[in-house]
Amino acid sequence: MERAQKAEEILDAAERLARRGGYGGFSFRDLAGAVGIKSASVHYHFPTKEDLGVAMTQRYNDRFLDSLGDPRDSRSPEQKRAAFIAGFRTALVEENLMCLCGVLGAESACLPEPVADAARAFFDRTRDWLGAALESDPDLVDDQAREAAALELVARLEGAMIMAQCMKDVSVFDRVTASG
Amino acid sequence: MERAQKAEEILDAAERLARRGGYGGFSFRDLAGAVGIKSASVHYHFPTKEDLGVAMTQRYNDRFLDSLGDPRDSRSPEQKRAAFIAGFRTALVEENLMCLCGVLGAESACLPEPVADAARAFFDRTRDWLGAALESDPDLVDDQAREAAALELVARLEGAMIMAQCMKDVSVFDRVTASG
DNA sequence: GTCTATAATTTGATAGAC
DNA sequence: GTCTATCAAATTATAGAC
Repeated sequence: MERAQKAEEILDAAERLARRGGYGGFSFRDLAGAVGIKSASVHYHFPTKEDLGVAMTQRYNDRFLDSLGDPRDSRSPEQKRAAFIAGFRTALVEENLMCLCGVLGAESACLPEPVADAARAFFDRTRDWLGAALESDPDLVDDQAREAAALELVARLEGAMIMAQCMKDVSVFDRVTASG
Repeated sequence: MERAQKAEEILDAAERLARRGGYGGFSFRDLAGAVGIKSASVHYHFPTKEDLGVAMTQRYNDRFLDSLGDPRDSRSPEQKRAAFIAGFRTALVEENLMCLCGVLGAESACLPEPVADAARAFFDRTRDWLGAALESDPDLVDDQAREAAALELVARLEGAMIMAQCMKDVSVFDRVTASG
């Protein structure tokens, strides 16, 4: 199911804006201006904002998970954990971009249900990825302990991003994640 | 400088809505309806939305910090840490309310500067409170280690709230914070 | 303090021509 | 696919009466 390239450009613009200002942080006119068309034309690609929000979030989730690689490959659990953290850190320091689903999650009570569902899927999937990645960690042989560690790491990273951006101090992210 | 009671009611309504949907999650009409006046009258109490946002956030910060008590009183560091965690948990499970500054922090890049500054002050103040509260922790005698532990706990709690709300599963908060 | 009335702008969305 | 034109609704905000 490949999407037209114009649709991808629209999602690029939407994601960039949403990762700073949330679901209400972008308008059809914003997106139209960013890709050089009129706002009415954006509706051709995505009939409603809800459609666009779902597509944007699912694409973000797929891309992020894909970038992590196979959680059961030959890397050590420390390497996988570091790769996971780096995925967030790079976006933060190089583009000043938050985790899309962290931002959406914060306002999920007021999002259209399908968009909130897509954001929830991000956390389900990242928890599962980390859970699998940590299977080879000798300190986390217990299933429940391993899932708790996975949840804890995701929560810590999401909070660290928010605080670092809000406090305008990237070192906050590093200090929070220093413990691994 | 005590505020008129009507102004307090307006801030109550704004805070409740903002803690679910962020700064864009409430309008002057919403607030007017909640307190039984017209939207134009809200401007009498708070000339602009930015004024209202700043007042709302500062009041939230003061109340939250106040509820924590003296960080250097006779309680044990474990008790203080537990009180800190409970402050977040109670709001989450009993009212389904997020931390106001967690939500604002997530969208801080798109907030009016004075509002973003007020949100930042929350993190400065909570970090300082926790830093002082943990002074009596024998495992955290080093200043830098203690501040790192404080930052880490705040980040973990903010992330835990967001994930718990988004995943519609309060137990996520408890599992993330179980490690103390 | 609160109201009515209204302004100026923005928003998501649709109809129909090309 | 993109455009023009337009809509209905919502938003923040102001002026002035009571």
